[in-house]
Amino acid sequence: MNIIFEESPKEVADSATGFDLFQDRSIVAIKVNDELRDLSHKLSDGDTVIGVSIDSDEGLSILRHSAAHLMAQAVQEIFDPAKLGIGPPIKDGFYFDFDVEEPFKPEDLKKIEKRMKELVGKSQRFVRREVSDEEARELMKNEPYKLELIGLKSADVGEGAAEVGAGTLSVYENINPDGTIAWMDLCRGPHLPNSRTVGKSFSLLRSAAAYWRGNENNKQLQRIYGTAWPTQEQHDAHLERLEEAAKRDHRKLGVDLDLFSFPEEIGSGLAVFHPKGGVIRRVMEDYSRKRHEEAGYEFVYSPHITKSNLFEISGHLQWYSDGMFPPMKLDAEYADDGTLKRQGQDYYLKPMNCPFHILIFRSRQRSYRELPLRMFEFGSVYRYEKSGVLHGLTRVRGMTQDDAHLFVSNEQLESELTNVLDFVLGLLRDYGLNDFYLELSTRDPENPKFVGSDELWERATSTLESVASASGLQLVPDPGGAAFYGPKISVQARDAIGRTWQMSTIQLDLNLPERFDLEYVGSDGERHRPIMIHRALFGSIERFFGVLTEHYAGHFPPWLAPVQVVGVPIADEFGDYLQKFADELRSHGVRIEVDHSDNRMQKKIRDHTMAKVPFILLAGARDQEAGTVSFRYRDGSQENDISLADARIKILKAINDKTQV
RNA sequence: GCCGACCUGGCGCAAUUGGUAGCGCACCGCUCUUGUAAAGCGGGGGUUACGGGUUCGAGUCCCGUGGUCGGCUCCA
Repeated sequence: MNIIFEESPKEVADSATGFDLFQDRSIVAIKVNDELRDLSHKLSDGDTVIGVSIDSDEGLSILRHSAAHLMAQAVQEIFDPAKLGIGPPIKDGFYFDFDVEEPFKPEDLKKIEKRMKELVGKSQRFVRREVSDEEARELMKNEPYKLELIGLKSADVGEGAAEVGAGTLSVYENINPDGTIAWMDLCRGPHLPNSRTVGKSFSLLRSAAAYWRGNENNKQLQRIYGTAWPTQEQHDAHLERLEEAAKRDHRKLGVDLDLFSFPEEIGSGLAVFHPKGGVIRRVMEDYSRKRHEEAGYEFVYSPHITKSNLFEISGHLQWYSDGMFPPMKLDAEYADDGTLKRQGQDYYLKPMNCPFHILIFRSRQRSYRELPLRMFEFGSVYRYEKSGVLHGLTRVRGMTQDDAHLFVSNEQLESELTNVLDFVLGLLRDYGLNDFYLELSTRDPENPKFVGSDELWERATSTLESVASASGLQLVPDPGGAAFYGPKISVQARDAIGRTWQMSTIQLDLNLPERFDLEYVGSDGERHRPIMIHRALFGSIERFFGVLTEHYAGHFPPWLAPVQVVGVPIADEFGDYLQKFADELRSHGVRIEVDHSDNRMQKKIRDHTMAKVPFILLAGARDQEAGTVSFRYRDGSQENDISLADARIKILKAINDKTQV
């Protein structure tokens, strides 16, 4: 018969499979007419076939999926009974969920990993068998979770849809060289041909509970996460990346560099910034203020608490009361007989700033001449985040948003959105983030939670989309991800080690202008409803602080660094020389110190390098005579014999230009 | 919120089968200082997260509370 093989016609035997096409062992599966298949898949006349290399994204997923199977086999051999949940490949690895009597312990993972490596050596073939629903039920009769999936087929199994596909069901059997079946699982496939192909470049990382089918009303299963790679080098490199990420962890750097802490006495998710962190934060905020002022924003201020009525009007109490701190009940008075003498008031900590800004807008009649009206505030908000989700500075209960609300007319919407996006990206770049993509969150037309008319959503969404496309950045759709009150664009930034963080959001609000009955008078003398844009740039200062800390691994560029320069005299007697220079720089606003301690010079260099000070300036006799200093940087490099005048320029320029050193 | 693990001086770690807390760094003092990542000596500092319980005796065992970590769910 004839097939199209790697884009060229080829004649093959009638019974040919993928195995007949490839000698190359790195080809681990095939794509037949654009569908992934096992190498053992029997080809048909006219098929278009290409090989899937283990290095490709699809090949890696297959490797990881097979590794997950191997793990499940090992777990079921060691732990009886262990019922199978789902076991898909994920980024860099895989997981598998099990219903076991006891949660896994770290030693258990070692045992399982050891058994997996033995299974690799057993050279079991992974063989696909298509089965009817009845057969599948019979084969999986002891696997209650699998039986549930058989009933569901591909309907919403979530990311674990690897078990069941759209068509017929299939099982994969792990078959020993002697032909006996060692293990089997309900699975859509495809898989590697053989356990040997999985290799030994994998490891199990951690175990944790996970709700069955991702629903918190369901039972929690025990999930084991692992990572798997084609080669040991790639595997080791991945573990090194994890270590690198751990070194950058802002929670660790926050302690090491004395930036902030979360005193237990205050409460979970409530941070205090220490003087060194305070400098960074103040500089971040000052620069943001300056840029907002230049961009035509007006600064407003609002209190941290409010009577409940405001959040009733805004709808926050209706939609988000679970996420709000409970109310303070004030002012109620009771008579001796217990009857109410005076009606009390509930006051709430604010979870959002928008209702306050709206009240400012509504405080008087507004004219079209005032639009676009841009209100900006570093507004502190409090959200009752569930205890399990708190995470350093990136998920807290008290935070300060760099929040702005823009009130615009219909005609101004597109141009203002374009301005905002430009503004946001420009500012993020100034803080050192350069690699962005956009996400467009739209509504799910089936879901009734979204308020507002179809036309309004339609227009808002298409406006956001055209603005996003015009930016030239990659645009990723996020269907159903919109807030109930409007669609949004979010800016995702990649940091220095390639992780992505959701930064800014630009969100249209079709709800609040209605609820607060906002109006302005147009040039036609008629009343019109403004459109409202919510916009946070950092998201929250705390979170952005955390992200920048990790992005820079604590090596803040000079303009942000808490201490920008430290002078280290070669010996005591040169302290005055450096101090004089330091005093001069300080008068230019440079955060500079001279280390007059009685440590030896080498020790001082070590201390300030570890404190990640951008510039260390050394001076000894030679320098004092010549009027020079020498620079030492955080990476250990040095520049000697720099004249004081040049040194001054160099330092001031790095600070003013916001460059990294 | 759920599941699991963890909590020892500021930080990182020790403490045999339960026998009444040690080390390094940091800090303080003294001595010493000459060219690019740790000078020497001495000193102070912990009711072992908190509250109960078991025991002759608890950092070690049990229960509760708080907090942290890893996930899940959530994230206006």
